[in-house]
Amino acid sequence: MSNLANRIEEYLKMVLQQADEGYIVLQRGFLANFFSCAPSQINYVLTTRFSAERGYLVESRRGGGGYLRIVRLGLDPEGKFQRLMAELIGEELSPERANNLLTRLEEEEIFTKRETILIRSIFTSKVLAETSSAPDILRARMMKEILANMCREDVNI
Amino acid sequence: MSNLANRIEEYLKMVLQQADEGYIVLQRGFLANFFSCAPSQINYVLTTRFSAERGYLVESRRGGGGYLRIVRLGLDPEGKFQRLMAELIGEELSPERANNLLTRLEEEEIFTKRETILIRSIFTSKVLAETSSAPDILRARMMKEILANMCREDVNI
DNA sequence: GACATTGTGACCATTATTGACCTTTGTTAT
DNA sequence: ATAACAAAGGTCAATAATGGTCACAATGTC
Repeated sequence: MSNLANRIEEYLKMVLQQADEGYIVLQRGFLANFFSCAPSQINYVLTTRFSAERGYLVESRRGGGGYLRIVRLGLDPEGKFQRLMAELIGEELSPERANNLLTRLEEEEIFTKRETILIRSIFTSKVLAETSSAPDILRARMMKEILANMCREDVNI
Repeated sequence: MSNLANRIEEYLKMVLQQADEGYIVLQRGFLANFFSCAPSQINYVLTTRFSAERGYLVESRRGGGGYLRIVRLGLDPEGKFQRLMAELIGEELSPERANNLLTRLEEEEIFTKRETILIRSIFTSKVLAETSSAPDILRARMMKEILANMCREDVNI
């Protein structure tokens, strides 16, 4: 399980941890060199591991003095949570996107580890695919339903 | 009675014995090579010997850095889970029965309050009825999937 | 011989890695 | 100014590295 992509991911998250502004700025070339890999490998890691679903934003700039900026997006407490989630989920939710989302919700401590395992066990099993003709839609609706019922004052973690 | 499947089974259980996290992670290719057999033979062993009914859970990932993770399920004291799972095989689970079951499991502290709310929010919502042609069967299978996963030794309540 | 279990191989699906080629931005020589 | 060049980052398709499925062959069991 310790492939390059995972190691780069870990490294970036480690650096991000220690950054107190909530973001880091670095160069693709430096990273590629550091990990002795193709520069495009960095893009692969960014798109697969630092997506919006997982709670990250990546900005970049080309040319001389170019850079990558990786921003960790917190879930704001201003009550926009439900809307943000609804937007992120949409009408359909593939197993992969669901996974990303759950990874983030666990990291943000919206759900416990057990709860994410519980949800994943339903979402990723063959059960849905075998029983439903539109598993992605079902998944999206269930996820929204869960969030609506769990993120209330009377249901504390 | 020492055929290949049995030897692979024994080997895996032996390794699993010594793992104190309650699970092991390894590669299918490695195993197939180790036992000089077709890779698909490993899948055969996993499905016939490491099913949820027998107290195991298998997760996997494809692609570079792919792996198999075999999780040992702890047996709860009175084998409640096992009996429940057996009951739910090929069964249907109406909203009412699901409700009663969840109330009981919460009282017995198998699930937390939040967890039952979570499960109920999926089971009792209109989502299932609207999207599936056989909601009771779907409910039963989901419940079974959940129960199996909640026995994982690496996830404490 | 009939039936169940085990074993294999061909083909498929998913994830990771690389390299060739492209775009944008900055610097320098004229 | 501007043309050339240097110094970034971006895209995409090919390939490699995994694991999954399924039909069928081989072997056991009664």
